[in-house]
Amino acid sequence: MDEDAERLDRAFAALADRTRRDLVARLAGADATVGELAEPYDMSLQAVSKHVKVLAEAGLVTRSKDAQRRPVHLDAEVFDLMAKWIERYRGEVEERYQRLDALLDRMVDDEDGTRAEDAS
Amino acid sequence: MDEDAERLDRAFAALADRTRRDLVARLAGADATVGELAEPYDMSLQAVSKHVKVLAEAGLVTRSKDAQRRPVHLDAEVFDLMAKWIERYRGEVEERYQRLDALLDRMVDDEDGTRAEDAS
DNA sequence: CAGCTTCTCAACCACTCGGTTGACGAATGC
DNA sequence: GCATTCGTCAACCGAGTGGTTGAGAAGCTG
Repeated sequence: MDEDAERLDRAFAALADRTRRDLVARLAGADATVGELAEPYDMSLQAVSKHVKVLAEAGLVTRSKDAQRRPVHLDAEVFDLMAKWIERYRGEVEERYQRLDALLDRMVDDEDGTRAEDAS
Repeated sequence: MDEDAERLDRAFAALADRTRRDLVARLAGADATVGELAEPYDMSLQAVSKHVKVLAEAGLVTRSKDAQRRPVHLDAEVFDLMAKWIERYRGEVEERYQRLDALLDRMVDDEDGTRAEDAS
């Protein structure tokens, strides 16, 4: 469970960068080489290579064999982990809202509609 | 759409830190003050205050009025944004897997079961 | 008012990050 | 073998981050 924390550290950090999110978006359509990925950006090839490395270390992406051409391939597993983490707390918060709404409804019922003045 | 990118930048960056994810997890259960939040950590109050500030600037959390006691409250909206982003690409990747599987199935059918050697 | 509590701001430090440039490594084509 | 192409590694730089300490602001309470 603690290694999940490390994976989440790396995954969230990896996606905190716009260029890397864009790489992910493009890789969702098709695998690509580093050179292909780098082409549209106003940035050195080395910089893109580093971004891909970050994505790979975060487990968001896998690469083919050590070779000249090594296409980058998107991997869904860590996305699952992140999605579950987010969904969990999103769900809890929404539950709390609903409980709060219910509570407020009950309060309004009890008070029968008085004190509608101090809502900021 | 571009400001969404900034919101995602901040939101993913905010959740890339374990302490802040823990704060979110605790706030999902109940609102709390900075002091309450800081108590379990081996860290100064100021450090926790900074973490809360990061969460607030990411829109993950809202705070009550400028005052002495200002409880911190989890906000679900940006979670939605992140969840949607992740789900989108996760979904595309899974689709591609399925298409790839289908393609491989067809190839196997065509070749009638030869060449099962070079799977790495 | 004084005093206490709660929290934030400011300055500082070590470290990380995103980018650069330059040099190198490994497969392909001749 | 040699040149070319694709990619990574290494060193560096400016900006940002996560932590610290010290001081101060804002609200309660006596």
